[in-house]
Amino acid sequence: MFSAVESRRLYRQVADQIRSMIATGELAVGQRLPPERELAEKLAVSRPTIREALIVLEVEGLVHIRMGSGIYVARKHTVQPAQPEREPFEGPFELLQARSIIECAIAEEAAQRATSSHIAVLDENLQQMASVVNDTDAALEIDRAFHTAIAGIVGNAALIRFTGEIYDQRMTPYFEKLASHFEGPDSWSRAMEEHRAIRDAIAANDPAAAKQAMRTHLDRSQKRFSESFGEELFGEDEGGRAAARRNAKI
Amino acid sequence: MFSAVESRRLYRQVADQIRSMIATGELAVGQRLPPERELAEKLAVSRPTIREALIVLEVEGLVHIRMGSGIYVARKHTVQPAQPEREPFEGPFELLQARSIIECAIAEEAAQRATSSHIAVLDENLQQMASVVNDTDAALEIDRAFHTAIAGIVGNAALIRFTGEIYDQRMTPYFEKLASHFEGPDSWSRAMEEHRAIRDAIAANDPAAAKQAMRTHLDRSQKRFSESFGEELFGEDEGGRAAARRNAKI
DNA sequence: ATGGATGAATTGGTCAGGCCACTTGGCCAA
DNA sequence: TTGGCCAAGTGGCCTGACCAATTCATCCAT
Repeated sequence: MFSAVESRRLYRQVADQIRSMIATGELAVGQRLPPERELAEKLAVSRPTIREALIVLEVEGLVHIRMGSGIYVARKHTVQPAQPEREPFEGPFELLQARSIIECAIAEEAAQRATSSHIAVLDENLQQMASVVNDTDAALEIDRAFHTAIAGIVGNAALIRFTGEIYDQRMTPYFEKLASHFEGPDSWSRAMEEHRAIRDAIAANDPAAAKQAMRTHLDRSQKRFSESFGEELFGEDEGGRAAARRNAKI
Repeated sequence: MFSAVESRRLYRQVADQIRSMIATGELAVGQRLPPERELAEKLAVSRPTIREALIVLEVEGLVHIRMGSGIYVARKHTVQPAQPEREPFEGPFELLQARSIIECAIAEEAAQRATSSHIAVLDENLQQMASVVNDTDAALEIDRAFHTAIAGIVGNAALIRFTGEIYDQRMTPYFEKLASHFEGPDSWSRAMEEHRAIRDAIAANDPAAAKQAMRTHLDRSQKRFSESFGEELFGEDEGGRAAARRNAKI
């Protein structure tokens, strides 16, 4: 019937096997793997198959292949399953708290460096936002642009990238559904006013005020978020729980 | 000599070539690529090389390989052109500046929340560092752990993850080579002393001092890096570095 | 002895050719 | 028309070999 399992290709199986060895720590970071020929013999497959599997792992960043030298387990600290109870899930509150800490610092820094051309970018963004408060999709884009634009004032590409990446992480399919319940013309208008306050503080080259305005903005975002459905769906503070566990661990 | 970069492997070049054909639309979405044997003939390489290149593209999600049928351009790449010239390669100085802004804010926050158990974690880390100043690989691990531990004091999983991810981004093969020239027992000892100053400020629940200590630490890291940076190897041609970049990207 | 050059062993990179399993589409028979 | 069947096309995998880069122990000159 539904044999269901598409017969996985051999090199995929080999890649999975090596991957799990790395995940469990059986192969330590920096350690050299056995030569391709030896791996082929041990796993009873041909060398081309081993090579294909290793190329998969290299593209994934798990191993580092050095010609003539060997294959080494790369430093990759994505998700360490060291935690018995898995909690790879960060709630919206936790993300907003992280954004608050990081983006406040960025706003503070931006206020010290902003020039008139930077402010012009923010003003244009505010205008755009005013025209799309009824279109949540468009508003999200512009909201994102506002936050990355502030990072852009600092003039550091890495910072811009981080800001964008953090922002994008709220967009899990899960939260997207939830967010659609509270994002509307009203909430976007209020967000825009908070954006304006941030813009003004940065334009005034007032770091402390910029930091405070950004904090207010993100705090209120969280409040808007939690008021709408946080209570009905999560009875408790999700972020706090995960946080407590983390503290004990690290 | 310092070839600086691994000479690009053939299957990588083939993958790049096909990738660019997809990017430019020369190969339309959904279109079937020529058979492996034909590609091998046209590109004047062997079929295993073609296969390896195609596996790279498959892992990247650009093509979809269907056994017995053919190789098809995946739909996914439609979202890709949003960032056509993605070369998010940021230099070590840019990354360190970003870390400075972000981690200073985290240290500030951590100083407000640290308890004795948090400090115990930092102390243990310092002890570990003292015992491995001669082992750069181990020292890197512990250095990383110190910075994520500070994020851990805040009790926010997202923050811990970001801190780790930013840290890991210096570990491209390119920087690794450069860093190996300046990381030694001496530099690790000095880093450890700076860590201790951060620990003390956090233990004293002094946010301003913690922020300052973290900034000093990262500034000096940058200084250590840049000093040996200039002396050692900077004579590489730009083309080679760009190639290394592209390689390291994945 | 010390330090640099050298060559053999190791290891990844590539090639050639072949066989097998799966997919596909058309042919043929019911 | 419908159903199964078959053969060509295609990817999956293997064997065996040679090339190129790296590594390391050895040897020679200082």
